[in-house]
Amino acid sequence: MIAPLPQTLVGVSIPRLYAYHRALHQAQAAGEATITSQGLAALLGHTIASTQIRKDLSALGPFGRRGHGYAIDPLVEQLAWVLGLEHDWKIAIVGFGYLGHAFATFITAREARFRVAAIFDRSPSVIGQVWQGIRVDDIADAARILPAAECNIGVLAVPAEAAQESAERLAALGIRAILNFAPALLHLQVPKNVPPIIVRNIDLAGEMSILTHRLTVGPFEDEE
Amino acid sequence: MIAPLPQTLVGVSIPRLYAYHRALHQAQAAGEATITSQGLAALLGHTIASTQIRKDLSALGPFGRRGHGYAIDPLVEQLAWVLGLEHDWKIAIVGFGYLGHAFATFITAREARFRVAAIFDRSPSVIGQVWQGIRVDDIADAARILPAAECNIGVLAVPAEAAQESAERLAALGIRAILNFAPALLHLQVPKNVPPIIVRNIDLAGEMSILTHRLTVGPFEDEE
DNA sequence: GACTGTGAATACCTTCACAGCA
DNA sequence: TGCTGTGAAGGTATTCACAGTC
Repeated sequence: MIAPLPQTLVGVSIPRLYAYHRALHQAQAAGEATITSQGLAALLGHTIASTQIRKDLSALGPFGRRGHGYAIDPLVEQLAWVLGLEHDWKIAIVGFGYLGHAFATFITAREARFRVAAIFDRSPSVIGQVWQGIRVDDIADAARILPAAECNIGVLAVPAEAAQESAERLAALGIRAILNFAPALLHLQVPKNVPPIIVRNIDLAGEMSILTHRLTVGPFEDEE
Repeated sequence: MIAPLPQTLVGVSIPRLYAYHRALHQAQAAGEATITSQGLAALLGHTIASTQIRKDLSALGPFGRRGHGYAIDPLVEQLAWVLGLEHDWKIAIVGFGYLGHAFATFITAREARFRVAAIFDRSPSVIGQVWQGIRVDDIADAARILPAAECNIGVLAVPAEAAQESAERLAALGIRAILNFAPALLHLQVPKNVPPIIVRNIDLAGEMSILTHRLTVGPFEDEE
């Protein structure tokens, strides 16, 4: 409720805020009422410097008290608001192979705020399947079905060659955010809407290549 | 074969190199023999500036010829070597729920260089299942089974609370690289081995939070 | 005294501008 | 002329150092 618009959040790393929220939520559950930037850094295994934490938190508003630390409750509330944890979100899954199926199961089990409201595929053997009461529809019928489902977020778990087309289709039908598992050449290209469509790419094969790169050339540097 | 050690690859983004490899591989298949940094940028949908490409490629060795461009074949070969695409890699999957199962299916189908050599879980209902000829073993038996499997890479698809313990177990048994799907507080902590253990974290819920953050606070800035 | 908040310094990565070469 | 290779400039994110406040 206390959400005095964080005027500018530029330069603040959202994954870090998400980590703060998780850690603070734990501390909250453990009965803590207040925490210092040092204490939070310790909770995070000192993977983030306390200075960094203070910079990030100060950008959210005046939650700290000098000499004391941060009151956890309002901070958790503010983080939840900033991260969009307070709303419920409807997801459209596009591509219901192993990956799409696993993602749908994973995310709905993990966070109640996410609900799958539509599932699409192009394969006749998959279309018509029912998952948790939701029928898998033909992607070709998306224009008819998707608007009624009122999805906010699209998840692309389709083969690489279908990704670009699927993204454009979703964009045209009003989806405003896309989580893409398909290896686009580098990033998925989406139409320059106003407001812009938000895309996050998760490239599993690419991540594996980072590992095999490091295993091959050897980790020369010190790095944590 | 032509692999004159790229002395220092610091500052070069591996995901970018991986994108170059994919794009060049396509160009190669299309019969192209040579390409300019401009041409490569175009293949990548101009998501990367040609200057950036030249900087990256020049770090790999003297592959360019001024006035002409880059010969594709040796470049692809060098990229493949740097990215570790030329070896085969054995993977141990830890946690064989939806996610672990989907990942195993996905990565082995997508790239032949990856082979699943061991699968572990802790749930009696999963242990004993067989996937593509591989038996799911009890994680408690890892010390007996894992060394014989000679895995290079461990994939953690376990619940959050089991991630840290599993990572340490893998590390102790000689795994040198870990792909972690569990939401650690921020990053998984692994023992400071020599050589260090390489960890990549994929936080699906975190990625979704980035989307919901942006959908909530609104995408103020211009950003690409 | 303890801890936050923040300008300054630093490090890092990307883009620019152009010298070097075929 | 055409394109690579690279020092310099610019921008952004992190760390430092310390002033400000309870």
